[in-house]
Amino acid sequence: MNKNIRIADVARAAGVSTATVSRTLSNPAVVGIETRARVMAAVEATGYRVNTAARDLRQRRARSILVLAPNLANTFFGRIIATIQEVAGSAGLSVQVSDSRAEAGRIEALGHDGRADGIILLDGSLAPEILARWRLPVIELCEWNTRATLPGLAIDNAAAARLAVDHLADLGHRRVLHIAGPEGNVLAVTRRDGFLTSAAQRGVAASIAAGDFTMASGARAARDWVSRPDRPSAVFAASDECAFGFIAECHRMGISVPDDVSVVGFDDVDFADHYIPALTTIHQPRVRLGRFAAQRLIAALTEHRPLAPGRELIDAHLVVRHSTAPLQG
Amino acid sequence: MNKNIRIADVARAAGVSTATVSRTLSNPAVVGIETRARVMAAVEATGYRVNTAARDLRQRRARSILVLAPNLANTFFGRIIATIQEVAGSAGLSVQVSDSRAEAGRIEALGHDGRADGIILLDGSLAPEILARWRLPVIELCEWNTRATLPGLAIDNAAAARLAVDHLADLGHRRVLHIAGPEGNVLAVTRRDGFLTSAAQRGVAASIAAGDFTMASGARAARDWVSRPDRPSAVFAASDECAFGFIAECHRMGISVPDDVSVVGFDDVDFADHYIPALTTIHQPRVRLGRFAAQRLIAALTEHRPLAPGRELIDAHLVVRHSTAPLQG
DNA sequence: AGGTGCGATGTAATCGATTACACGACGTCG
DNA sequence: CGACGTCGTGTAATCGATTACATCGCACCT
Repeated sequence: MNKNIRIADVARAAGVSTATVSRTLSNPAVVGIETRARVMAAVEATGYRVNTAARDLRQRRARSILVLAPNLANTFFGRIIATIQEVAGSAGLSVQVSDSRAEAGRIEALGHDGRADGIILLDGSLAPEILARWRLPVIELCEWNTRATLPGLAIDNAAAARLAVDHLADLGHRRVLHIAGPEGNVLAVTRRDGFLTSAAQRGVAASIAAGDFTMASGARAARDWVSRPDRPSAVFAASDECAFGFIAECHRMGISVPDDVSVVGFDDVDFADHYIPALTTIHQPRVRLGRFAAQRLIAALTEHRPLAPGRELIDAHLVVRHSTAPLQG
Repeated sequence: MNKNIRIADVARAAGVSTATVSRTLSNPAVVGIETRARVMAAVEATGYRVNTAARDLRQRRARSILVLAPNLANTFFGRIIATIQEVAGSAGLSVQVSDSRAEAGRIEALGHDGRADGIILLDGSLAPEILARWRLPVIELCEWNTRATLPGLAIDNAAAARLAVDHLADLGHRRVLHIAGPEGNVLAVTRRDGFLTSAAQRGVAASIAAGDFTMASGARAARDWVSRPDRPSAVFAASDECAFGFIAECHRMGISVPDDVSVVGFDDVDFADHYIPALTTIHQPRVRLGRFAAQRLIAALTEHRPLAPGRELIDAHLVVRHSTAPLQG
């Protein structure tokens, strides 16, 4: 506010030059042992803190990474962001967050204003032209635009869909409904296609209901489903929230899960284990995803080299709980 | 990366001085109309972007606010952070997030490193000495340390507890259990005290179970509760998650909510409406909380004046759903 | 003795935008 | 006609830390 202690003040207090103070703080090894002590004492006495704007300007970097997600309020991103923050924090980087939907008009600037050294992108729906114009390292996490070719990290969604289908088929279900995610969303498409392929291979009759990952869309799908003459006996929802919506609506309609219909979710959010019934779902290792992405980006930044290109898929697994059961007679 | 387009490059391209370029960008009104056009064209042609580090250094501000929460992965903070980001974004400020637990050792520096102009603090458990040393505007949101006296904003937790008690008493319940939040947490204490006071006034027999807001603690409380000889017929949980844990455990034990026991939660997280049964709970207006806090902080920053002191309480209300019912004969 | 090398420190340029101050041109008014 | 205000623009100081380069002293070697 009032007192702005500069490095020059510390230098004066310690009777050395500003260069020596700077070196003491950032590279103590090169400074004489007793000078070092004198400087540290002066730093202590003055209460000096580096001015990061000045340092950032001189060093041409921001010591900050940006996490860009389509909807910050979404439960799913919470833990990922928390993990990224943890990794970044211990590397001395700060984390800024932005909502790629709310900030749609400002997106382009985010990669150009120099406030961030790198970006972790959790939104696969951004225009590739914008991404291409960014001049900083970007890593796509969980989803990506198939037209772009940035480094990325995600789970193998097709394989995950297969796990769900196999589980339901093993339980004896012959007709399975998939409540899909929004058209155009890469995750939604990959899961749906994985579902259709696996269902065909297992000889399971597959049908698709429109959805958008939300509970509301799950509830809607339930109302449609219930009025079908040939109701599938099992449902694979593209997200846990969607599954919750479906189950809640079934409950309201007096239909029992898993007695009357089996339901598999996707994500394994924290609530899944405590829902009623506890939800059988695909577990996404969100901590690993967040950690890997952050580490990969930060390593590139600190080693001052570009991100290694290439997309990496990691395995998800199925967590069997109580929302699925063998097909009734 | 390679090309660093500086304001000087734009100036050269437009045949004016750097001062004129700067003025055109930040205060167009003072620049001649045709000069302005020439500069804008040059900006366009060169693809110039301001270097925020340089601007921040010169203007002694960061155009950024920091949101500090005890657990970024917590569902409850998601929407608040999203709202803050939205408000800040449209004011041209960026939002950085940090976890006050994971970053415990670095907290003090966050208020001193000049990366943020102000802080929104969602953690009431920080040492007041640290807060006192920060030299930037801080607003406490949702909870605060009673020993500190920073500007703050929260719902009236005691009044909210009264709403819950009144509701249960009106339904005929004479014995109510409160599953409290962690000792030492201001929210937990205020809610518990509010509960005890209201219960006494309504002539309701009150008892308290230990908890810590988590689903696990709710489940634990359910197991304790079930073995009591004089089971209370209603439960008021200090958080929705805790209520979910309680209900899920009841379900596992074959006890029905609300037939055998009524449950009221606290927060009204997104899932509350879709739980089975849909949860009767205290609605916290998270969007309003986030928006008000952000607006109050940002107004102070842009008008270049200190935050008005004082704590503000806003009303929460009760949302009656299906987890509560009249006491059975 | 003189040269070489190394370790410790200082001097000053640099990062890039903002802005106080100065200046010139032009119009208005007494 | 000269004083004065206004408008538009340029010059250069400034924000504060980092760091390339220069300097100095001392030890060690031939």
